[in-house]
Amino acid sequence: MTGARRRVTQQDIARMTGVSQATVSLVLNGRSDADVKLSAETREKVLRAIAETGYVADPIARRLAARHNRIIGVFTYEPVFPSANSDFYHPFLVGIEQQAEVLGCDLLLMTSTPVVDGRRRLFQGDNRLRLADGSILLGRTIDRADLARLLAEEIPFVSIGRRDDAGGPVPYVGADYAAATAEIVRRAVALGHDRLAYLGLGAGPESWADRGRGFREAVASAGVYGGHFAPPAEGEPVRDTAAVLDAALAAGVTAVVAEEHADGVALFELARSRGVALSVATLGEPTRAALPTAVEFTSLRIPRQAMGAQAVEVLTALIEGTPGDRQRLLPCEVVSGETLSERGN
Amino acid sequence: MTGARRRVTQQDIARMTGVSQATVSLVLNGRSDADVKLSAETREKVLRAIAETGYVADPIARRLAARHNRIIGVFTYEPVFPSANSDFYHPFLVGIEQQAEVLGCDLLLMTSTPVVDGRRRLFQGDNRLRLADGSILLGRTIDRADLARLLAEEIPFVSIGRRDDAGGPVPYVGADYAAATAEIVRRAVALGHDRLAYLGLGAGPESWADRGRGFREAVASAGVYGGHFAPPAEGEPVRDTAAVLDAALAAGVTAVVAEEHADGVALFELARSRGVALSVATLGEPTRAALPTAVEFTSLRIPRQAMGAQAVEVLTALIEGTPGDRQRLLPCEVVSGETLSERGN
DNA sequence: TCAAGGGGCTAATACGAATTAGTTCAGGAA
DNA sequence: TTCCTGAACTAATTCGTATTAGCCCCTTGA
Repeated sequence: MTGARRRVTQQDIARMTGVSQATVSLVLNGRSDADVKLSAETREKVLRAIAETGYVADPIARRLAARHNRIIGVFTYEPVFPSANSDFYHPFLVGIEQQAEVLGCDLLLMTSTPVVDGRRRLFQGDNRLRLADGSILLGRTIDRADLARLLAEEIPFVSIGRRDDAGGPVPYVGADYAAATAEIVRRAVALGHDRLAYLGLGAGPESWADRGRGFREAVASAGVYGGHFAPPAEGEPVRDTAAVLDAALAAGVTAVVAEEHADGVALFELARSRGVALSVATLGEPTRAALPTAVEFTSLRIPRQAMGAQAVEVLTALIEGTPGDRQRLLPCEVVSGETLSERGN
Repeated sequence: MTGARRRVTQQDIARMTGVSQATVSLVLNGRSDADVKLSAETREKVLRAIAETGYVADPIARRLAARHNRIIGVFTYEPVFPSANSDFYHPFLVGIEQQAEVLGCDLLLMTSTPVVDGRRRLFQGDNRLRLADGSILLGRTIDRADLARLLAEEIPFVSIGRRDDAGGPVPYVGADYAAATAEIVRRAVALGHDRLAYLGLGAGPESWADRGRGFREAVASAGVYGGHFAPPAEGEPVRDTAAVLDAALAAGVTAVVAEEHADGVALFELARSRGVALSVATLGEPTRAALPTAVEFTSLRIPRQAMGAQAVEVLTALIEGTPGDRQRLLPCEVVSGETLSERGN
C-alpha cells in the first residue's frame, strides 16, 4: 500500500523497539554468550519486531562486514541449463543442491557473464565470485591461469574434477579415472585378452590424462601389449572408425578401451556389423546421445551426484578452516556390460 | 607471492598516486562527463596504478553502495534439480538463465529452506527472498497466502504460470491455455465432431481452470455438445480409463480433450486396441514419461523457455519501475498430431 | 581590483551490518 | 560514603565503493 518503501534495516528495528542498531545485530546473531549480555526481554522485543516486519539481513552488507553470507557460488564455463550441457551438469547440480540444502546455504549461479565463444569468463572487470562465500567450479576443462589466480587471491573454491597444481594445490573432488581404467584393463586381462589398445587422447585435460595413465600403468603391470589410437584432435570424435578397427585387428588387438563413450559405441557396432569379435569398454558414462544401441556397454558409472555433494563439503571446510582433505578422488563403479567378453567372443 | 596479502583497495591506489579515494572511484567509473572533471594526467596516473596492481573493485562494496545486487532469486517449492521435477523445471530455467545472462544478473537458487512434505516453505524465519532484488516463483501450484503476503510486503516477484488475484493482481507470465483449448475444440468441430468431452478436473489450480473454461466456452460458442469426465481427485491420474471410454461412447462422444497428457494417451490407446474410432487431443506437453506411443498426439507446445525469459523481463521492469504489462499470457502452439482426426476415423 | 565562472579535485557521507571499546546503572562489599 | 563489579547496552568504527557538496585556484570580463 505504501508504495516504494525502502527495505527494512536494523536501524528501523532499533527505532521501533527503542534500542540501538548494535543491539539488534547482537540479537540477530544470538550473541548472548560470553562477553555480551542481553536481557531476555530486550531479545524478545527485538525478535518480535523482526518477525513483524519480515526483516532479513542484507546479504551484501553482511558479507562486507562479516565476510560471509551463506551463499555458495556455482560457476560453469558454459550455460548451466541450455540443453546440450544439461545432461552433463545436471547430476552434479543435484548433489550440490542437496548438500546446500543440508547446510542451509543458497546457491548463486553465476550467469551474469556473457558467454563468449561458448565459454564464460571467470575473471572480468567486476568479479562476482566474491559475492559468495566460496564457489564451485564446474566444467570439462578449467583455465589453468584462472585457477592460479583464484589460488593467489585466496578466493575459496573447489573444482569438480581433478586438476593439476596451478601454482599450488587445487582443491577438487574428482572421479578416480585412473583406478577405474586400471580395473577395466585387469578385467580384460582376466578374460584372456593380452593385446589391448586405448582409443583416445590419453593426455591433455586431467580427466583424459588420468585415464590414459591408468591404462598404461595397468597394461605395463599386467605385462600385456597396450596400443594406442588417437583421435584426430583434442576433443574431436574419432572420424575414421573403420581405420581404427582395421589397425586394431592388424595389430592383433582383441580388446579396446575407449576414452569417449561414443567412440567406443561406434567401434563396437562396426566390429559387430563386420562379424568380427572385438571387446570394447568405455571410459565414460553411457549417455542418452549414444542410446540407439540396445547392448549394455562395459563402461563407468561416474559418481556425479556424490561429487557435487562432496564439493560442497570440501568448500565449507575450506571456508571455515576445518581440517580435512582438500583433494578427493571418488571411486567410479565399473559397469560390467556385455561388450567386454572373453577373448575370441 | 606475499602470502595473505590484503586485497588492493581504491584507498591503496589513491595513496600510491597521491590522489583521493573519490578520484580513484571517479576514474574507475569513467565519470569525466557533465559535472565531474578530471585532468587527463590524473586519469592516466590512476589508470596506470590500477593496471600495475591488478586492482578490481570489490563487487560487494559496489553493491552495497549501489543499493541493489543484480541478483534474481529463483524459488521453487520443490527441489530444482532432483530428477522427478527436472523435466518440468528445466525448460523454464533455460529461459531464465538466458535472459539473466542478457541482463547481466546472477541467479540465486533458494535452496536453503529444507523441503518438508515435498515442498519448500517460502516464508520462514530468515526470509532469504530479500536476498535478491526480486524473485521468480516456479511451481505447479503456489500457495495463495504466500502470494498475498508477497504482494503486501511489496517484494518484487513474478510467478511463472497465471495466478488469480491474491489481494491484488499477481505479476505473472503464463501460458494461454484457454485460447489453446478453444483452438483445439474449434479444430475438432471443423473435423465434424459435434459431441465432445473434457477429461480432467477443469477447475482448481489456474492452469486447469483455464483449460476447463476454454473448453466450455468454445463448445458453447460452437453450439456443440460438451461433456465432462472428471478424474477421481485433484491431481490424480484417471484410474478407470475403461469406464471413461464406455461412458464417452455411450454419450455419443467422438472427440475427447484430455487435461493431462498421460490420461489422453491411455484413453486413445485403449480405444485403438478396441478398434473404436475416437479422437483425442491433449492439453499438455508430450512428456518423455508417456513416450511408449509412436503416435504423434494432438497436444500443446507450452512455450516454457519463452515464459522463463519473459518472467525475467517482467521482473526487472517491476524492480526498475519501468512501465509495461505485469501479466502476460503467451500463446501455446497446438501440435497437430494424428490423434485428432475426422469424425468417424 | 573585484566578482563571476569554471576546471580539478577532495572531504564527507551514505550503504547496512558486525564488532569493539566503552558507558551507565544497580547492588554489594569495604 | 566510596569503590568495585557485573549486567545490559550503546557509540563509534570498520568493511570498500559511490556520490555529492563544496573548496581552491586560475581565468576572464568589467
